[in-house]
Amino acid sequence: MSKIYTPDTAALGVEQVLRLLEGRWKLVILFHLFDGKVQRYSDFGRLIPGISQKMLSQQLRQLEADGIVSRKLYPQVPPKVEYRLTEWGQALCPALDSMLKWAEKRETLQSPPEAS
Amino acid sequence: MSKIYTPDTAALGVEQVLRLLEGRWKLVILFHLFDGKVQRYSDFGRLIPGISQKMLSQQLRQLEADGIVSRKLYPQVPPKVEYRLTEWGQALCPALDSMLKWAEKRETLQSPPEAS
DNA sequence: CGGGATCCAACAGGATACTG
DNA sequence: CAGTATCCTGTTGGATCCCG
Repeated sequence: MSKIYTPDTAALGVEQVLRLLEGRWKLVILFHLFDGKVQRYSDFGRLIPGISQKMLSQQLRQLEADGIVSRKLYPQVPPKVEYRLTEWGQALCPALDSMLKWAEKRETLQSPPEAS
Repeated sequence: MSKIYTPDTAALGVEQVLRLLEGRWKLVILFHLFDGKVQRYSDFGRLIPGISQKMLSQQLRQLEADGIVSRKLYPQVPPKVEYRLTEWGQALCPALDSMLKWAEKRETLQSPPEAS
C-alpha cells in the first residue's frame, strides 16, 4: 500500500465517482445492462418509455466517456449499435443488486410514505 | 409469495426508488451517515464544503420525507438537531459499501478517462 | 437505424439576507 | 444553532426537425 488516503480525501474521491452516476436516467439504463445484457439504441427507447432520444444518447455518451458503458458500432446499412457494460461497469453490478434488494426491503421494513 | 411481480413492473418499481437517491448531494450526505454515524446540521456543512445551506436542508428534508433519514430535535437553546439513518436507511449501507468498492476499482481496472 | 442540432420550458441549485 | 425566504442563473430535459 503505497497510497496514502486519509478518510477525508477518500470521501472526496467517492464524491467524484458518484457524480458519474448522476443524471435522470443513468441508473435505469445501467439496470437494463445489468448482468451482461446487451442492448441496442432502440431497445432502450422501448424499455424506458419516458426517455427522449436526446436524453438517451446524452446519458449513453456520458456513460461511455466515463468508461462505464461500451459502444459497438456495426458499420452496415442500416447501422446497428450495441451497448454493454465495460469491465468496470460490470463491477457496478453488486452495487446495483444491493440497491435492488434495498428497494424491495422498503415494503417489509416500513410502509412507504406514499410516493411523492 | 403471494405477490406477483413481472420483471417489467419490478423494474418500474426500481426506477421509483432510485429517484429517491437522485439529487446532487444525497448520496454524499448518506455516506456521512454511513455505519450508524450521527451528524448535526452544521457537521454536514463542515464535512461537505461545497454544499449550500439551502441544498443541505432541502436534501435532508427529502431524505427524511422518504423515510431514509430521521431527524431528532433537542428543544433547547441554542437548538440542536441530530440526523441519522432510519432502519430502512441503514439497509442501504451494503449498497453504499459496494459503490465505495466500485469507486476504488476504477484505478485497478482501468486508467480513469480524466475527470471531466 | 441511430443518432445530432436547435429551441425552449422547467427545475435544480447557488448567494445572500433574515429568523426563532 | 439550525434553519427559511427570496432572487437569480445554469443546467437539465423535452419536442421537433434533420442527417448519414
